[in-house]
Amino acid sequence: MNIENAQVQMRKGILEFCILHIISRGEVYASDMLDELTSARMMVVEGTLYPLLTRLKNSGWLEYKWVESSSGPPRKYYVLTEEGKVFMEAMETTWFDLADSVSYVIKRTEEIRSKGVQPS
Amino acid sequence: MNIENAQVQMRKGILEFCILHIISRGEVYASDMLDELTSARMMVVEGTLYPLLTRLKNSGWLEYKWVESSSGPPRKYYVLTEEGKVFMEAMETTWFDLADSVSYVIKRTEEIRSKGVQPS
DNA sequence: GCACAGTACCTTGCATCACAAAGTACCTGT
DNA sequence: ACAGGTACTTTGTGATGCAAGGTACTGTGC
Repeated sequence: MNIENAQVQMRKGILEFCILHIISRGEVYASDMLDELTSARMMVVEGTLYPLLTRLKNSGWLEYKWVESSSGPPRKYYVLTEEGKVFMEAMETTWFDLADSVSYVIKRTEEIRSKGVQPS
Repeated sequence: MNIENAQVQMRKGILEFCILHIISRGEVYASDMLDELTSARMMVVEGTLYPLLTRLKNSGWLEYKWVESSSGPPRKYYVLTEEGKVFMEAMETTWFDLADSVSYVIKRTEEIRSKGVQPS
């Protein structure tokens, strides 16, 4: 695994969680999601986002409506379904559990390095 | 994606980072890594760990030596190579960048929910 | 010396997601 | 009618965590 690939691998599962979070704020279309991800310093392009949105829709977590735009083609606005909200909460728990585990591992390494205690 | 699968997907890339971290503390064999992951509440079995160790070895981040055991078969003790240390630091940066991005997304959602401001 | 339990390590096909990049379609302005 | 901008679509690829059955070594008891 080189570092670019590590970045790709680390995003698996987490990108979906972020998308669900962004949509949970209220109805939103794809371009705004991309802007918000850019603000979060998580570069994503449409070719990644649209298949993800399709997958989430197919799983029942999202639904969308077409809205005419005043300046271009019509847009799909997405919202979470009730199941989607439940699923997002479950993913949030999963995310925090994982982040806690990683924090624990990092902290333990720092303790071991700073105290010179025997590695476990 | 159901939630079990989400957990699997979220571990992609991150499990490797944790393993590198654990090995960075000093020479260690597989069973101790599993124990440390269990302490971190990250359940992993040998069928997952050994292929990962092999991949890391093949990428040049790890090396190992066989050590006789006083109570069972010989054991492979792993250490990071110099390249492995560099790679682990790069992965740590990647992890923190990703965690920061996720924190940002979560925080923004909470702000929007608590203030009732217009979703982006 | 052999059988068995415990321990250590190995293997391989599968499921799944992020990705890339080329594609189609609609709307507006000229 | 056409070009540019915007929105959405598609599909094969690469890579990792996983499961679960496998092999091999050591110590113990008979």
